[in-house]
Amino acid sequence: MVVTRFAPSPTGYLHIGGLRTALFSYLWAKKNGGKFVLRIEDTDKARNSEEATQAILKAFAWLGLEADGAITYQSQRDAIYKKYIDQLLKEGKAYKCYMSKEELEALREEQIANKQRAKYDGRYRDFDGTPPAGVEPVIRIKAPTSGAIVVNDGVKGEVVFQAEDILDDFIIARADGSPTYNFVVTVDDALMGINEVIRGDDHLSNTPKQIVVYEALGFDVPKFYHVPMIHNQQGKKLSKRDGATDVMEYKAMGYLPEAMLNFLVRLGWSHGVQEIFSMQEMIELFDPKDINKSASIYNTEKLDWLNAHYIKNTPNDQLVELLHNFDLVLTSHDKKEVLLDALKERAKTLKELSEMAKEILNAPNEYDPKGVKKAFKGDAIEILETFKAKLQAANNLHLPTDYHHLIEEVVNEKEIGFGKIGQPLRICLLGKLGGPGLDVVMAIIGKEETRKRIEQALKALA
RNA sequence: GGCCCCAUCGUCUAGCGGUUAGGAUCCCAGGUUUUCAUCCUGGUUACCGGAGUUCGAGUCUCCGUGGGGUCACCA
Repeated sequence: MVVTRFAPSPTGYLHIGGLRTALFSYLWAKKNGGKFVLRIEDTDKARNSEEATQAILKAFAWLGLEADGAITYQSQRDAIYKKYIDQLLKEGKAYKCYMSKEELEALREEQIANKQRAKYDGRYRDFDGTPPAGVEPVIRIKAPTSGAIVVNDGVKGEVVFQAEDILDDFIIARADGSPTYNFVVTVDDALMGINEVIRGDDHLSNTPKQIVVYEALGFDVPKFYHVPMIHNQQGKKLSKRDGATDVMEYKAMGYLPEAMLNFLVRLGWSHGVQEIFSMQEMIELFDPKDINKSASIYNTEKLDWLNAHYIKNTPNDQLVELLHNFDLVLTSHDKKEVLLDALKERAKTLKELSEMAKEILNAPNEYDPKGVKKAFKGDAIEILETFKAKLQAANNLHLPTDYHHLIEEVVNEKEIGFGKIGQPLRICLLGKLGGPGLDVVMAIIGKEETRKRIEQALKALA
């Protein structure tokens, strides 16, 4: 069974890049009928917070991603890590190093001065004398000093590291006894049964160290997939400074989770020429072998397009619900269907949709000067008066077609084009040019409101 | 700097030795529309450079250049 994981450290919100690797992991597990598990890497007490964990869970919930089984918290697993450290110590695969931080620093500086790689020199590797007083030892693992470590990566292919280039006896437990990252990641992944690791390729250079731990502990090495980074416009790793990188910001801006997921799945992954993927299709079609090898630049143009697409395809009753978050309550509005049908075609976000709806629902409190100048030429006012008279005389105005007939009558009688009446009427009703069909607008606001807006505009512009 | 990864339109990408190098987005033009948007049609734009292998290279090899990642008693 395929078991994948997402293992964030809760230092803040769920990041776009994190979400993408989480999504890939989720899809791959689901496709294989496996499990996708969540592990919170909260060992750095200074930087982690419970709120951050909740924020991540909230984002997952919004997107409909759900982890299988209980969430693992590293902070609760000290005893487990200690057990495996003791085991390595006992087996002679790890040892206590009494070198002080100062000594280590001095060694490092000397090596750098000699243009050598900064590297622990292994001085306590085979030490069996009397330890120096007053130094709490760290635990170091015995890493190979020669030979190659090969990572058989599902995205990058075979990546070979020379042990002498990159390895030294790295620390697996600090002086205070707490285990370090590469050690706990390995122990947890192994114990949790993770056999396919999909993560950012910034972890690729950690992988040999983790392999050293896997082998020392006698665990199976999982299959790794190192997914290329998402870069900002400057081509650097995406960070908080690059605008919206918090997934939940997109919810606030009026993006749909389907659009977000579809957008992210296509960043670094593709399936032929297909652009639109439902969750079901993603699960069916996703395969990490189709992940691109090169980094991509974060650019949300396509997200807007996708979002517009998904808004168009969202049923109106669902839109009504979603729009509650954008200060628009249409629940009991009798023309909500007409309104939403007209607006969902032209909104890129829910926020935009809400704003456009309000522009129709509320009478304009100003008139776009450029629009006025363009529309109020010739006998515009006379035409509007004629229309108003017809409006007042008419009965049974309900549907857009009812209003359309009304406009038609004026057009026919006066022998003018639709634009002659449409443009000035638009100014009256909406305060500007552009927007949905006028028949639709009038059907939404009704006869009385239409009349009022025409009068109001005539008074203001005459 | 050492090590590692990467390199096709502005952006996301297809391509897996033989294609007029395809799609999407963006942008532009035309059509539809009383207007705007949607929608439809069309258009501009790309194989980082150099050697080699081959009858033939975007595709394979090497070198260069460029970009990125990583080098902690952080995760």
